[in-house]
Amino acid sequence: MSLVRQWADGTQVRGLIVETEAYEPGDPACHAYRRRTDRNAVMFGDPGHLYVYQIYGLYHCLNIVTHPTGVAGAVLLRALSFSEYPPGIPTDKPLPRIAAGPGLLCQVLDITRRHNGLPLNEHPGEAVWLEPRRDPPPRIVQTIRIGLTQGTDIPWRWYIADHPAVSRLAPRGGKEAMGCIDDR
DNA sequence: TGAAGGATTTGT
DNA sequence: CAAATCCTTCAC
Repeated sequence: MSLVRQWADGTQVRGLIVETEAYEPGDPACHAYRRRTDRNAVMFGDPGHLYVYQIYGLYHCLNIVTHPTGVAGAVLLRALSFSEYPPGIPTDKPLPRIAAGPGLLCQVLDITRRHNGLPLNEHPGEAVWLEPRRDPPPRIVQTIRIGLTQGTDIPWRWYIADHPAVSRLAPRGGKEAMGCIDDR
C-alpha cells in the first residue's frame, strides 16, 4: 500500500509503505499496555485514524489505528519509498534513504502531533490517506521489532524483502530474518 | 511536583 | 557509543 499526504495548497506526495510494526493489547511494548492515558487515547478510538506521538523530543512517529473501537492497537509505519524527491526535501541523501525510519518518514511528510487523531480520508486540504498497491505482491519478511526495551521477542515487524528503503535489515544482534510470507 | 526514560537519528 | 531534547508517565 501507499501513503498519500496532501497539503492545503493541493501538493501531493505519495510513498510506498515498505516497513511496518504492529502493537496490540497484551503487548508490553504497546503504549496502551498499562492503561488509557491522554497520549494513547486515540489508540482506543475508531480504526482508520492516525496516532502520532513525539519521541526523544526530536522526532514523530506515525501509526494507523487498526483495532475496533475500545481496543487499543495500531500499526507503526517505519519506512516509505519514493519515486522522486518530494518538494523541499534535500537531495544530498540517497533517494531510498530519505524516509528509511519512522522519524524520517514523518519529517518528509511534515507530520506532527497536530495530526494526532486525524481520520484517513481524501478530502481537499490537509489530509492523509492510503491507496492499495497495484503492482504484484512483494515478498515480505517477518521478524522481531526494533528499538524496544520490552516485548523484544514478538515478531511483529514486516518489511519488503531486499528493499533499499528498509530502515535496518537485521535486528540488533545480527540474526537474520525469521521467515518470509507472501503478502500482508 | 519531580525525575526517569523513550516504537530515533546522527555523528564520534 | 553518547548526545540531542521534550513530553508523558509514574512514583513520592
